[in-house]
Amino acid sequence: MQDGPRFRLPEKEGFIEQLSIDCVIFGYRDRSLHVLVPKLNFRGGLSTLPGGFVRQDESIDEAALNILKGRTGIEKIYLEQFQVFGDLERSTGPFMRDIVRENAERHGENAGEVAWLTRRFVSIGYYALVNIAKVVPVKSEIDDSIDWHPLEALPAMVMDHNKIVAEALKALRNDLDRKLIGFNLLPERFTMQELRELYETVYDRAFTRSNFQRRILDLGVLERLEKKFTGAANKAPYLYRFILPDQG
Amino acid sequence: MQDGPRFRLPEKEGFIEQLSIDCVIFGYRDRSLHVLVPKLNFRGGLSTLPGGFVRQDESIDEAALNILKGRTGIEKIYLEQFQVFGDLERSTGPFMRDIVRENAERHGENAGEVAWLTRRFVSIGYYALVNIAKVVPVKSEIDDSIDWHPLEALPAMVMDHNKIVAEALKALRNDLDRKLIGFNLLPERFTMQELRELYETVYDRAFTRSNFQRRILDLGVLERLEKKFTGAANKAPYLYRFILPDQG
DNA sequence: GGTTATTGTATAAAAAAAATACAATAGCCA
DNA sequence: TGGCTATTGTATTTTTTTTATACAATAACC
Repeated sequence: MQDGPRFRLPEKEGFIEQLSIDCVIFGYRDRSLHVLVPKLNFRGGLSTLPGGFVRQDESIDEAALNILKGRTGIEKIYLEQFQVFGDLERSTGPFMRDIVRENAERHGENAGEVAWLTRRFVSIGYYALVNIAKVVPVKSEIDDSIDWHPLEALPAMVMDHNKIVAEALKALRNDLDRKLIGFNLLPERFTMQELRELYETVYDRAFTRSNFQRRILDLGVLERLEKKFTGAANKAPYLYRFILPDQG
Repeated sequence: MQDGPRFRLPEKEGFIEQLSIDCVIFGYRDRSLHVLVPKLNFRGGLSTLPGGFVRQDESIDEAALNILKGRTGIEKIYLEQFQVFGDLERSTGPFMRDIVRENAERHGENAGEVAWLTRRFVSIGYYALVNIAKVVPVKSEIDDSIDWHPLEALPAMVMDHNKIVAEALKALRNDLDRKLIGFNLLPERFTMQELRELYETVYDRAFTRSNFQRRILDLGVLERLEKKFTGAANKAPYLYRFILPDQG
């Protein structure tokens, strides 16, 4: 039998019981989408979405940001709430029961205090889209590792986490230009080609270059800046940036 | 000082704590939208959305249906989950505290058992659209009355319930033809004019008759039945019904 | 059987989207 | 320096979709 978890489970004081948050962090680089998946330090590793619990003194949006920061090191990004997962069977499997039992063996003193984790949980899903090159995930003390996995080759995750990712992707595609999710993602100044490649990756289809440019510019949310030096033997592309809406 | 509540508050055993569900039931009749609002039996009446709590042995979708049935008598309809409301301040006002205090004065014996209700709650919003003529709301024992209120003239409700209605309306408009929310609403067999009047009411705008008919028929979800006898001195309209998707 | 109001559908006009064409240009190289 | 090439930005053409308008069908009345 392998080691039990080397981390301490949280005690219930200060948290809302039976309510959790799971974050689907889509990472973009080189025309492909990845999902950030920590591996719990437990029995050689269990893949889970970065999730956690809601403190009594924070809103659910704040909780999502705090959970994300604590579990991945990522902060100051826009997270979008997309769906609640509340089936009965979703969290009644052996997953948390085993963790709690082995945690109790190792850290006997707080055994009774962590039994709350074996109960049924309702989980609120949040997603974000970030630039892999701009973000450095840092594993938390409860995880062994944290890695980007290609969307098409995700590991089997605990409970219904693979389903949560599938629903998050639907929501992302639904929201991409309506909610300007790209804000998190691109460098402050980017070319039209970089933006188009992002769209093509998220929707997994091609967009005609000329029409894409017109459609995006017609949204009226981009400001044209100076030209970008590429060194290539051809016309230099302009840089653009998002015009942030007035804070009125 | 008026009477305290004449009902017994639920004790926490069997429920998920700090998690609630609120239902926005849109009612349609005579080209206008209403919202079903029960009035709590408390201090002469407090308007609230029909809401309640999630039992340990039911999914959140089942909970929404059970809450709706218990609070309004309405059953067997399609409820759509649309958003979670989890701001810190949303449920920290005097609303529940007052109810619990006066409940304790009246029914002293279970006073300690209902303190859970004064805590901060996170609430999952569900909405539905029903035909006022086909549904008979029945007030529950915790309410004094239950009434349809025109969408444009809703009473001030407790906590953030007016905001929840506003968000539900956005979701309804977003989903109406994508999710065929009309299923709950229309009689089994209906005319194209009845369907169009519904759309015009929900979106609060006119649709050109001929174009509406083509657009809806092109969706491929309606089956044409026999003509309807109207008695009017003009061409009789066909009846249509929704083709239910295969249950495979 | 003519009249009237309304329905179902066809056609025309307008708008939007997609495909294509073409001019501008940054650096290379003769 | 001036042609060459690859890529960008935009204009134009083509197609599709949406909207507006026209018109034939018809149920009950007189």
